[in-house]
Amino acid sequence: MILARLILGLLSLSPMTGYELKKHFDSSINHFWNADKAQIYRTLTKLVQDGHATVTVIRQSNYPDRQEHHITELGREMLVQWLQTDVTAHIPREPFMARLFFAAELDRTGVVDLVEARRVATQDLLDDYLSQREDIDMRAAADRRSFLMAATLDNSIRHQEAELQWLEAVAEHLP
Amino acid sequence: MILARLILGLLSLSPMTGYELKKHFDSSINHFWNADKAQIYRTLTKLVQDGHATVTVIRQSNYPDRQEHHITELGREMLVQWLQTDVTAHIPREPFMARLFFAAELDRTGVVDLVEARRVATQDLLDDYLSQREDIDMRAAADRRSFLMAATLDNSIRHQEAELQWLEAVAEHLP
DNA sequence: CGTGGCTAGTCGATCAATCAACCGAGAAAT
DNA sequence: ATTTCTCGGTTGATTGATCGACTAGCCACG
Repeated sequence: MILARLILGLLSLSPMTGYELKKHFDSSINHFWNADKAQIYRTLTKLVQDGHATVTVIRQSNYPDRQEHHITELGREMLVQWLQTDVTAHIPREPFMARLFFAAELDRTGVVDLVEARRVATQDLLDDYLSQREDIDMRAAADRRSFLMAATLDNSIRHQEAELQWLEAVAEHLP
Repeated sequence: MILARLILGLLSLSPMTGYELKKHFDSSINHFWNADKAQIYRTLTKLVQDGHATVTVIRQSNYPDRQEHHITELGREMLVQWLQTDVTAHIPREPFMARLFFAAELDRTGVVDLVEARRVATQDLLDDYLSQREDIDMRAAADRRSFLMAATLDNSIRHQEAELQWLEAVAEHLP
């Protein structure tokens, strides 16, 4: 459901092939959503079936045909409608917390290792996000669209920072 | 997969029925994982099939029979093994970020409303976590198991706090 | 001359999650 | 007297996500 909306959102910016959508997911969307290739193509099929998008096949000389997907008026309406529906609380699932919750089955060193491994993984993610952030800055602040896109990245950054601080506190006070 | 592990973790603390497992999920686990009733029962069936748990039926006078599930030695081994496997980065999916990313399709007021609704939802969650936190405190810090369980709750609290701060920043700088 | 990467997509299988309905009994509340 | 709550569990259907394999031509590198 949400994948369909994200795809509609991207198509609202510009017509695209499934392949290009996948690239966007892997670059700009990756900090809050990821999508499987197969799932993108299947969702595109459904969007076309539902009249939210149309396909235009474009021949290319040196590359395979492009199945360019365009958002329709109906699709645009659905997109705006979704944006306006109620915000419902959503508890993300955190596999690491699942582990830590039961980590007392390990000895102290085991727990320390777990926390340290998480710290490294978190720092890597944060570094990645920070370098993405550098590529946008400044010119972004002006128009609302760019501001919001940057803001979602800032959200991920703040969460990773909070995670790091929490990890330090855990490492420090672990009995 | 992770659900199976969480269930094993709970069973390692004490034998339980599916019904009781569901209650634990709804109370202590709810801040980082939630589980559907049907899924819990199906996973229990699989745990028994795989030899990670056993069932004992206990007759009761005024209540239905209890299908008490006990963790086996193999189950305990699987649990510890899982705790020791590599920590892999995991990007949680955030439906709200999905919306905000494309919220420029709305007018400014629309975006402000969206952010405000999120703020209310976040504050509610935070209040819930904080009241859960009050019920544990103090005596917890001592042994490692209680410490870790409290720590996962602290993690959720820190993330909600970070979310609130970010929301304030967004509301303040939104062009 | 071969290998690997980029473009662009398709198909099948499997699993996990979610929703909704249904069963039945006792106990407490109105 | 009747509804609602708690206990305890089951089934079916559907959707979404995930993984892997397969097709196929072009380009650049060594």
